[in-house]
Formats: sequence, C-alpha cells, structure tokens
Amino acid sequence: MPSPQLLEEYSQFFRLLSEPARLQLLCHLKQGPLDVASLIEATGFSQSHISRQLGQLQRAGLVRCEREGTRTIWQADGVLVDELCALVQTRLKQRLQAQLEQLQVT
Amino acid sequence: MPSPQLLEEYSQFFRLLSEPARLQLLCHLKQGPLDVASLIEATGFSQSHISRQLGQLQRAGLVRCEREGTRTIWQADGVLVDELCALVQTRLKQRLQAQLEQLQVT
DNA sequence: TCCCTGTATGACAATACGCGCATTATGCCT
DNA sequence: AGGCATAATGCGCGTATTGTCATACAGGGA
Repeated sequence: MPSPQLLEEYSQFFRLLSEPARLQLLCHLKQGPLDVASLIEATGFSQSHISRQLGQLQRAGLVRCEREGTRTIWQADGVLVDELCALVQTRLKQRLQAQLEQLQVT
Repeated sequence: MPSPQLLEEYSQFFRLLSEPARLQLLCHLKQGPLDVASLIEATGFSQSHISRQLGQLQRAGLVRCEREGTRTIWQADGVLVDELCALVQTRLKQRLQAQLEQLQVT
C-alpha cells in the first residue's frame, strides 16, 4: 500500500488532467510553443483562466515558459501526458471493443 | 489535436483517479479481493460512500464484483492504474531529484 | 413468512472548483 | 517618467463533488 501522502500526490496529479480545459491547453502546446494570445484564440477561454491553468500545469512541471518581452511563450515539458493518454486510450478501445462483442453476441 | 469528445473521456477517466478515497480503494483491492466490510474497516469511510465510489470505478471497468450471498466481493480489474501510477511516480521522482540538485547547487 | 444482514439510493450540508470581470503588477517603448 | 501591452491576482457566482445519515431494497435462514 502506498502511503497516504503518496496517494495524495498521485490524486493531485491526476486531478490536473481531470479537466478538459487543461488537457486542451496541454494538447495545443504539444504541437509547439505558443503565446497566450494564441491559446486564447484557440480555446476561447479568458486570459485570466488560461493564466491560472498554465500556472498549475507549470507547478506540476508539465509546461514551461520563457519570457519574450512582455509576452510569454509556453511549451509542453516532457512526454508524460502523452504516455498517460496512450495508456488510457488503449483501455478505452478495449472497453468499446468488449461492448461491441457483447452486442454481437446478443 | 484529439477531438473534444476524446478529451472529455480522458478527463473523466483521470477524474476517477483524482480522489484519494478512490485511489485508496483501488490500492486495497489490488492486494486481493475484499468484501465491503473490510474496505470500511480499512478506510474508515461510510458504507454508502464506499458503495458509490465502487460503483463509479466499476462503470469505468477498474473494479469488478461478484455476489456471494448478500455480501459482495470486489477486486481490481486490470493493471492500467498500476501502470499510470508507475509513470507518475517516475515523474515525481525526477522532479524531486531536480529540486534536490537545485538546492545543492545553490 | 418474518427477520436479519448487507448493499444501493435519496436528501442534504459542506466544500472545492471552474470561469469571468475587474484590477493590479510587470516590462517595453518613446 | 508616462503610456501601452501583456500577464497575474482578488473577488464573486454558479455548479459539481465529497461525504454522511436515513431509508429503501434484496437475499438467506429460522
């Protein structure tokens, strides 16, 4: 059994990925570095919201930024999220497959 | 870019793991099948709460149950959560390592 | 059949979180 | 220094979620 502290850390991490808005930001940044204006354009969220979400992702080490004058250029940091999503995708596929077979048997 | 629907599915899945209570249940069940009384004993949560959380995990295919008279025996289903946690753990370690080096440099 | 044990569900309080608006802080340019 | 663009923060509202208590439901044994 993992310690309660570790469970807490895990859950906090997964919580970051439990919001479509944040996943969306991560996916956009995965394509390449972007400034905040582009993210606003791409997602339709308010500047304040995006700023906060990026802050959270940054604290978790999932994104990183570099200042360029007053603008800030953000980019995804690491491939962890890709790997996690790949695993989940595999699972989702399996489940759909299973449901499909279930239907065909019936 | 994944479709919004897919992002939604991912986030819903990760949301399941974003709660220490649910992770805790998963971890206990990973050790082997347990009945609800044992889970109450082990976690200290109320029966109703455990019932609900197990329901969510079951719908996602993360746990599975078999009736044994009036009792219900639950067990973890699949290794996905282990794999996800292993990935996250690696990341956590890396980050702590980095912080450590940062401190030593300073 | 009635009771007794164990599970699921309805109602509710407390809390956390998403999201935007308005404001403030920060850095560049003239 | 003053003004302008951009990013961060305070605040508030609405909604979703956690967790409990009380209650309804199901299955086995006398």
